[in-house]
Amino acid sequence: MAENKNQAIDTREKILCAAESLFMEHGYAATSLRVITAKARVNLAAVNYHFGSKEALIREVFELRLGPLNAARIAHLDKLEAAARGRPLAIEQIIEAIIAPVLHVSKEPLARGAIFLRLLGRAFSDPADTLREILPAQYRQVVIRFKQALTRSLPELPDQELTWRMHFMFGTLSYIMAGNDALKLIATCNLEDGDDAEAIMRRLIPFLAAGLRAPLSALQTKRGLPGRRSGMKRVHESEIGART
Amino acid sequence: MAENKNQAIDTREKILCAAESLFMEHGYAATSLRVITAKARVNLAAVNYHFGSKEALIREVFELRLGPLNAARIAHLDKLEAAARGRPLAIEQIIEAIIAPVLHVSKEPLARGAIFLRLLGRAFSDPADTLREILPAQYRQVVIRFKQALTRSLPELPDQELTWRMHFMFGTLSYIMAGNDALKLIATCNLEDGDDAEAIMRRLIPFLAAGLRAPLSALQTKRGLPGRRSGMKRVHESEIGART
DNA sequence: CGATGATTCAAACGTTCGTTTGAATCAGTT
DNA sequence: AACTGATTCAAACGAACGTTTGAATCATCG
Repeated sequence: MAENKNQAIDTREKILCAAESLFMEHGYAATSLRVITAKARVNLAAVNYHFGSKEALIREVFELRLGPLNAARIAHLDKLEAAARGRPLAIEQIIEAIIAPVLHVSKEPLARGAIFLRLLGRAFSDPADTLREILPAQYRQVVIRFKQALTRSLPELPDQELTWRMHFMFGTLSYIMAGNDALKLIATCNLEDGDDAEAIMRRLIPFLAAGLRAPLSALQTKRGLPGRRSGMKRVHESEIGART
Repeated sequence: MAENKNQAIDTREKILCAAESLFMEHGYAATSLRVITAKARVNLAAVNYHFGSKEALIREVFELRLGPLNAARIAHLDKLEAAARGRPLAIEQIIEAIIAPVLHVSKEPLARGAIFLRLLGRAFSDPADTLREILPAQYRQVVIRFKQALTRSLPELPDQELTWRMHFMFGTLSYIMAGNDALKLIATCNLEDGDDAEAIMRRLIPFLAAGLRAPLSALQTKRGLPGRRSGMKRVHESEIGART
């Protein structure tokens, strides 16, 4: 029954590809089906025919690519832990299990992968309701799995502190993946040479590893609550909290 | 010449307030003037009358609030450096000069400040062209000024490396300010207690300071270029680069 | 009070949006 | 060649968009 799917699949692919780069460029809400289908060189009605709706299209874009990416992360971590035979992993190894699959994606032909990664990075700050359903579902397992690994490697770190530091880590990663042009402003100096995805990630790993390993400030070792100054020694004198 | 501006200013204020929280909630493109004016309880035409266009409205939202915020950051840093009388500042002090003004804003009445901060955090990943003009202009001086300070406190760090680490730092901060609900998924554990803006920032400072101070990997100490493995010792054995 | 200029308002403008429709086209089977 | 089901297409749908308009309303001052 109908092996003429060749064209249909082509059409689907063309739409997905065009949508990916346009969503990345202008965001979900600001990208119309008309420009998507124009860029893909297919009929306007093709999106609703093949995907059902604009929302289902963006959902498919993410699920098709994010699923394998996160699966690869977990697989990478599994392999590392099997090799370690029970010993805790180095922080750098754990971070690499998160980042290496990203680099793999970034090397897809025609910059398709790089485009998706920027889209993904931005998606974490996109307020579109659709995305706020998709992302947590796709990331839940990854977060649980990596938190286990980090807990074993940082046993002295309180659970809440680790949760926040993971939050910081994923935040940095998502922001860097978004490849924010707006903050190319930081490039007061020239960033000309080998600053491709791989070089950036190699810079990122020591940064994140050091952050995860950071000593607790005196405030955090004993009490969770801020406020009320005492004579306790602190890592640094802070203006923060002065107005409490 | 017309001192009946009382009502006009009220209307402007009401629009700005409504726009701020709606842009934060749904993004720029997905927020219509009709819902803004409905929430502000003013006439639809009031936006074009008082601001000229939707684009001018969002521009005003940012310039009115981001200008003072960044000015406070620079002023804070100036004060610290004056007190230090030529000695380099501690990394933590410099980070605090960035963060303390944010906390100040976060304490504005009726959560107005907190709403703006989330809007600001998201703006860095918003692809709207308007924002891509506004933000770099607003941040340029801050970046230059803080980079100077960090260079003095981290003299051994290559300029490019510092640029990237500042990028990471601003990325983390913007992501955390965006207060991403989507990544509340990370909260596998409960984050119930004192996790207000102040507590979060106090957790963030040691994380960022450690990241900025992180040792260079062996790869970065000598050569800027990635690729080709040599016998050099490295901070950690990496799967990244294995496919180079 | 009547004139003046700033502000509000309801209504409409033209455009663009996501989606639907029904006929035309295509590939594969009988 | 005729039929079938999948796919494409041009056209249109109603809804929502940002913006404009011109009259109504308001506060202020001569």
